[in-house]
Amino acid sequence: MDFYKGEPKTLLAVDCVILGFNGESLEILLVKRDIAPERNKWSLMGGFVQEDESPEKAATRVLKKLTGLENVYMENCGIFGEPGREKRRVVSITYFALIDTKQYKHILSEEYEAKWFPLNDHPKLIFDHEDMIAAAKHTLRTKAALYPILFELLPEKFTVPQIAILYECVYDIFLDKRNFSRKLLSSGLIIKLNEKDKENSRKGAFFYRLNTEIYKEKIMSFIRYLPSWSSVD
Amino acid sequence: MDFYKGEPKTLLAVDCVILGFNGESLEILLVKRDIAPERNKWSLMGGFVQEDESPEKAATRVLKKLTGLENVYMENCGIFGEPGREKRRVVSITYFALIDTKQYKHILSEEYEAKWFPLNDHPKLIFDHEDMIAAAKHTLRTKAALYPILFELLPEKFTVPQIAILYECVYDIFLDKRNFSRKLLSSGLIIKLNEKDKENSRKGAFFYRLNTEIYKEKIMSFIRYLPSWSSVD
DNA sequence: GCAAAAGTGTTCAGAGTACACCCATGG
DNA sequence: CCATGGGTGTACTCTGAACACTTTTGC
Repeated sequence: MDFYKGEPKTLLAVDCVILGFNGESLEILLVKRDIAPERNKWSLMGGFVQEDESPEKAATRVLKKLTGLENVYMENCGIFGEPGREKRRVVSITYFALIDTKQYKHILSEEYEAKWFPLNDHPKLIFDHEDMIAAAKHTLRTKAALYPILFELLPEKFTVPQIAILYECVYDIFLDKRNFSRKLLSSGLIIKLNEKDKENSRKGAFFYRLNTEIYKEKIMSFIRYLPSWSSVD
Repeated sequence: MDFYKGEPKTLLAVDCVILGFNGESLEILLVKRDIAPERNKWSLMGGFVQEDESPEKAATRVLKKLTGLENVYMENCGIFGEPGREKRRVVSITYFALIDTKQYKHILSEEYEAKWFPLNDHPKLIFDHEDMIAAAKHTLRTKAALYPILFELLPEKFTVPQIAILYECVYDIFLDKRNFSRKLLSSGLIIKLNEKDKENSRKGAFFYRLNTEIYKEKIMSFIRYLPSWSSVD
């Protein structure tokens, strides 16, 4: 009855690429390691998968421990298991999490030394954590091209110019806000509120909220099925 | 120096969803298990990650052991690690592989009892292997919507009608072959040969081969960056 | 009033779609 | 010579991109 005897067992870790959006640019949440090796250096938040949990659950637990947040959008974006990648044999499963920075700031657990950094200008990280971030960026871009997941980075009430800036950050492109606005509205994905955001402009932009019905529909199914090879950039 | 002492270690496995295309429909390669538990039942080909290899390398090794093939397109499509998913605690990393059935048939290792089944009509599988197949299908669809990876399923010489049928299978749709053909040709992705496939029609369709330059370019970079929410199906 | 950002209207090119029609071939 | 599938031509629709222009507000 002792199946698979003799097969090697491995330390299994999870690491979280925690991304936020401050209205202007993307940010990443890093922690100062409190254990050896590489103690006191900046790294992604991570932890080990326990006997009684799946890797996904481990990632959720780790994220909650750091931020206090639950029900956060999270997705696997890579597996790092080259034999020599840490001082000791560890296979790490990497997840990226999308969180609304505003919601986060008040809940942060004081147990860790954690800090937001600009995604494009953060301290050197330990091991292969830079590669993990690269993987997260890549997966985020791919996924967000097919599903409207970037809304996970925004507060409940948001404006169209905010989303446009977010897309500009993620894809490093320039968008015509006027056309973007029309396109987004015509999708039915967002609902206009009777309130304006007066903080970021004189005229003020209307707040919107997600149409969760349509959001769920679209987050589960493809936007387009077929490739357009001819329209390559 | 003995870092991470006390953290639990886990059995780490890989399972391969091996997909092929026979010209009419998608097929999956299954094996009859030769070890307990669930001996003699059909399952995905799998194996355990060894001390000196990454999960990816383990999957490559396992695939080669079964099919004799190397340099096969392979990609992670899920992680299955619920505590109760096998008789014993095992976290499985799942990969899907795209192979050209024709190339395979002559190389098959006789060591295993393996058989191709229609992807939509195969025997019940052990554990959560059905979920793994579902994950593979999903990842394949997502990926193939952005990158031309389906060519990995075709032989070196192929015809346009063949590709069209392949896309129809993967997405379960009907395509206008005439428009599909034009669109594909205009991409520059394939190169016409001076030879026709006379086996599948009277008139015969021209063979093409991949333009590997353009293929590599397109497989590495997005086809489209921005979503079109409005054109939802 | 003016500057600045939000948002609407309008135009135009080109991609996607539908389908008529021609081509090549084996029986 | 006709049935079959391969492939081209063509007309129409509609999206996406460009951009002039109007609206709203704070100073």
